[in-house]
Amino acid sequence: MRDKTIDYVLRTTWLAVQKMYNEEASKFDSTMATGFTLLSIDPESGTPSTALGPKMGMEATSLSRILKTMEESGLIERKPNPKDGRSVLIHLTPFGREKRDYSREKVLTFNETIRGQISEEKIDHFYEVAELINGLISKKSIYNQNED
Amino acid sequence: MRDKTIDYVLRTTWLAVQKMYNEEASKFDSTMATGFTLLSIDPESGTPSTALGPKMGMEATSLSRILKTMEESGLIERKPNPKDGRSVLIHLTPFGREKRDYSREKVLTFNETIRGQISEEKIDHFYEVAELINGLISKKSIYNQNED
DNA sequence: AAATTTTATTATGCATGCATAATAAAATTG
DNA sequence: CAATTTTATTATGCATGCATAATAAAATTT
Repeated sequence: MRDKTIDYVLRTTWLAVQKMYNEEASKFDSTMATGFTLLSIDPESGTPSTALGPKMGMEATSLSRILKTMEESGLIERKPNPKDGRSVLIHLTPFGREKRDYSREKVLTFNETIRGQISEEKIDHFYEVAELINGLISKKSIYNQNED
Repeated sequence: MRDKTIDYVLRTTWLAVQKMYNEEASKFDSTMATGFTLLSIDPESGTPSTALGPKMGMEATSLSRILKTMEESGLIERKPNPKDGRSVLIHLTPFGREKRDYSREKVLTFNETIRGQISEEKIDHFYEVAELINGLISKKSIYNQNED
């Protein structure tokens, strides 16, 4: 793997994780994105969809379709937001609350397993590299002259 | 970002890179996957499609559709493989060769920029974490009893 | 307050991933 | 060598990402 580029490693590693999460979720007729969304909704008071995208690192337009599917399968309800007529409040149904617990366990297990098998320092460096990449991209300082 | 899970960081970082590559490619009516594929084809003698998937970390079924699109847009040709009637040899067209040069430069610049701004040790640790994740997933040792 | 701009959401189309099924050619087995 | 299995490719459907456009409600400007 050391002979592969950084982008290759990022891509294939993420795809492996995604595939694993989707395989786990499919045992319960669910998907990875559905699980992530369930985890981002406040199970008590519901969550304005405005908050959901940023929390999940997902654009509103991508989230919208996932929420539609989730509403159709009875995991969530969309209710009007009394504070903003454009916005929507997302609430878990009892069914959604059950699935949420399952998703939480899978995500915790995955992340704890990794952290349990490698030093904290290496995890820190992993985060540092990721931060560097995100920083370079958001500043558009790779292919463009700095123009901000 | 340090308060985010490892899977979150992997996902959002990869999506940022993918988006950046697609934005660059779209300036030339191309896509990231097309660029990656161009880079994996031997510009001299062509490449059997059997070799392409593993090299790119992509399944044959995903590659097939990309090759179809690339053939339609005149970047590659599919020729019969004299050594194996099932297999196909992928050749770059002159047009494909041009685009290949452009892709190579983008990928090199990206990877060199990152390596130029962080210590080799941290990059090594990034690879180690990625290897750990891939290893755990391929051994199915996260959610399953070890059965191999 | 009316006009303009911004924001939140949805719909839709395309790109790219996986799963599955179909097909044809090779490889293996009997 | 005929029958079976494996391998390479393609087609298709669904999931999830982005881009873009449409719409409605706020927020801002004038």
